[in-house]
Amino acid sequence: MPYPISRPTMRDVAERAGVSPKTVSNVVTGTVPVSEKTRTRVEAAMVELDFVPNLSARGLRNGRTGVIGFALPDLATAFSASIAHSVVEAAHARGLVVQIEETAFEPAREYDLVYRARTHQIDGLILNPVRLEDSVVDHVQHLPPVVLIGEVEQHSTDRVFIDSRQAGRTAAQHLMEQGARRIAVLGGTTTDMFAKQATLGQRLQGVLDAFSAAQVKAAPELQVDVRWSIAGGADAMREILAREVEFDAVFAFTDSIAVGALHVLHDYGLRVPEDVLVMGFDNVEHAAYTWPPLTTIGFDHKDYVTAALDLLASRVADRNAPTRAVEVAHTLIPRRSTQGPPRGHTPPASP
Amino acid sequence: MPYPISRPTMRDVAERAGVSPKTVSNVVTGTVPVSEKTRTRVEAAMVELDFVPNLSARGLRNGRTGVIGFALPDLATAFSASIAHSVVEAAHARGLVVQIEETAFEPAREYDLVYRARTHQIDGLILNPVRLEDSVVDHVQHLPPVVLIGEVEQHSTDRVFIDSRQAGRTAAQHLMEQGARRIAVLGGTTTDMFAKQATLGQRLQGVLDAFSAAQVKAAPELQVDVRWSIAGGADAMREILAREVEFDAVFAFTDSIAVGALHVLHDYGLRVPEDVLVMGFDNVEHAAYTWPPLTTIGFDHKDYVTAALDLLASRVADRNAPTRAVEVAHTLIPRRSTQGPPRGHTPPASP
DNA sequence: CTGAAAGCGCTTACAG
DNA sequence: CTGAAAGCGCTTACAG
Repeated sequence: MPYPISRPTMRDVAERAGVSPKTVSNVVTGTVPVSEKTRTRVEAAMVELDFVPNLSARGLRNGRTGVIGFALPDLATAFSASIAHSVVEAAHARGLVVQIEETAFEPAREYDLVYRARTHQIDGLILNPVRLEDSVVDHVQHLPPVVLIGEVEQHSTDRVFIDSRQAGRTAAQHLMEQGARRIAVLGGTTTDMFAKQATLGQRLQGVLDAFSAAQVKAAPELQVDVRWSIAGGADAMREILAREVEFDAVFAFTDSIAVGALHVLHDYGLRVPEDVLVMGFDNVEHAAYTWPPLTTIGFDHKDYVTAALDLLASRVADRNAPTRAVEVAHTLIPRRSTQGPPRGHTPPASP
Repeated sequence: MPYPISRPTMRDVAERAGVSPKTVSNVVTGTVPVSEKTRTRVEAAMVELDFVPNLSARGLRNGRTGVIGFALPDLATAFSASIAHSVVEAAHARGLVVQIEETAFEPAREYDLVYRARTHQIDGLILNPVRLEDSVVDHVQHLPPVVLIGEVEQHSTDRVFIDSRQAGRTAAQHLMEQGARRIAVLGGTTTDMFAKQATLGQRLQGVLDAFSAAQVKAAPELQVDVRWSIAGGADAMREILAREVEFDAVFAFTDSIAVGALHVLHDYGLRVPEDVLVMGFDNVEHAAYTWPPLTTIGFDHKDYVTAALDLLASRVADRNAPTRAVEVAHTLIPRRSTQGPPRGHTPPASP
């Protein structure tokens, strides 16, 4: 059967059922009670005509589309994929669908997205922002309902976060308790810490907190910038090795980064955890299946996302309610990759 | 600045610029030329009022929303995430946005999606179908423009596929060339091969083809059903080990399954590739970073997705054009995990 | 190149 | 519980 050029409308259904369009609408939306007899007739007519409501028309009339947007830097990383999965599932459970956009770490694309939100194609937006300082949130006049995900220090918008600073501190403490003293940090350098990425900055700050508390000196030569992916983690690990510095542990700011680091350490002949401890962050499925299994900081992705959807729903319902920030608990998940004490890696003497 | 209850419309812009709404529309859509002077006045008015077009209204009028749907079983697996990433990027490049839905391997959810497509919220749908036999595609009267992704034997719908049977054959041949004779197949059993999942069935058929060609006897005790995830791969590998059968290679039908299998083999004390060869399928980023690096069947995810979007665009433009099926090339990517010959695993003698 | 009218398909007051 | 009217914001013929 060919796809029809024009689909039946409520008016067609109404004619066939011998009622007014309003009555069909009542049956479809279910907001106003309809007599059993009429409802049956209308439903029969809908089936016969294969009627499907036009949501553009409904959206135009209601100002709601039932679609929310989810914007994140890169859908392909394990953590992003896990969160996106949770968003889609949680939205589905609420009768919402999700439009996904990638910002590719470019503020301009983030801006586009917010702009699109304002075109009424979506009711609201969950935004995993690119950067702290120039987030679109501060630069758009009429913001649609937005919930931020991540450690953005931003008080004009609802947000969900984990305490990344505390988590960074917990991670570094754990590594030191296992005997590490020279921790390579794959996640960013001190200098650009606040300028670039809020999450990175906070995790690094937590690490430095732990160093201070343990009276361990921070070692800038063990900090390195990193792309947020497996390949990025591998590159960063190679960079550390190329510096020919001593280290006995690696703290990667995401599990994907840790996977890349693990690979390079194996390749280099360093054993984990006998020589070097390694830990990640996020507790993606994969972390339990690396070799050795990866210690990480975990938090409930479903809770995280549920909190975001709750905030968004509230914001859509009431634009003037006070802004809220919801913290989701995190916890250390110790696995074999940090079973110390590590022997440590001493670079070969320079020629 | 508070979010305004009602946003400015073209009419407001027209009034402010002293022109008709039609002229504003001409400026916005750019289809009809507008004099430089008028255009400037209109654009100024748009900026002053912070005008944003209402896409629901445009969609109602045009019958096009600029949104496409992408439906897949589970967004969180590495392969799905990679494909979804490519879909979003390729769509973005064409000025389209993507609504993502998960079918959770449930035909009912697949049906919902197609139904939603018909509500005109999306212009078309790229569908990675759950099953062969009861795909929604055969059960819906008025199908919206749909492109299938995957090895569905289905000729009434446009589709993009790789030759999974040939790929399965190539994989098994490669393992045998490396010296393997007893290949554990993590992907499905012969019995349900055609009943359940087209892709699985074809890959398995390819493996059987290779066995025949090499005059190697197929071993049903080495075939196992598997959930399409890392944990599923681990479970399947444990299942094979629990059967206490000999094997010298593992062919996992996705890289994620292979990652789970690798983990369990390590855990069991079997060395890859010295004792057992392992290979996967899909060539996700991760495959190059397992230990040892994972041999796999690769194909260009971007090409794959681009082909799907091209087909969808053609279908949206012409509902009556003949159906097309586009094959995307695949290739064996040999890495260390299959560097044979393998010693093989012989289970301990029963007590 | 610009304008006045009509309508896409739905739902919200307003009557009955 | 049901109906007739109006309008959400845009764009497509149709005139000028």
